[in-house]
Amino acid sequence: MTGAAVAARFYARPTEEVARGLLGHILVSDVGGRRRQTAGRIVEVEAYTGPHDPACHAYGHRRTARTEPLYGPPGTAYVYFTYGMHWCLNAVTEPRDYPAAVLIRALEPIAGFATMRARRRKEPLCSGPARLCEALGVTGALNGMSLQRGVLRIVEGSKPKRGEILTGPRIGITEAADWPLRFYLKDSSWVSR
DNA sequence: ACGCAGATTTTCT
DNA sequence: GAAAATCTGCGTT
Repeated sequence: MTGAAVAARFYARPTEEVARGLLGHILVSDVGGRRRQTAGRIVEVEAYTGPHDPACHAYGHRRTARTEPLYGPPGTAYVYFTYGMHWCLNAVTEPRDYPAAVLIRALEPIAGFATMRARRRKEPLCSGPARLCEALGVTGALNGMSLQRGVLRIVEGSKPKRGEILTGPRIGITEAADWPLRFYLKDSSWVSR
């Protein structure tokens, strides 16, 4: 993958805009070495919009060791562990010290199929936040790292056409699940559920 | 096709 | 001690 990395200023905007804007871009992972590079086009995301969002980990400005990366610079990876066994990947948004992020929920696999299958041993490979992390080798070791350079990065992809982006309620949460902050590509067969 | 329970650990109450 | 931004396997329909 040789595309230009998405710049920090892209992430330093309202989280909902960043979420829509990430659709079509490419997530590239060099975990395990460049030889085992894996990559996928982002087709589904969710916005977690900050201290006022009951579903956001930083709701009410809960600044703890866990949520610290959310307060970091835009374009940082926030990787958290949940349900005792799963990792999930977010891109930190808004200016530094404003704790918000976009959860990457599904990818269309485009490179490194053999590596993905070896890691996952199951289909689908990248439809679901924990599944794509497993397929790309994303773990807590990447928490707090830049998404502009390094082993995990987001590079320019193809912009979806207007009308190709659908909106819906967020998944897997109880508080404010109905806020329409999930965005996905209309005709993608790679979105979760 | 659908529904339910288990896995398993971090974080906060 | 309970819940969590989930996924899987196994049961039943």
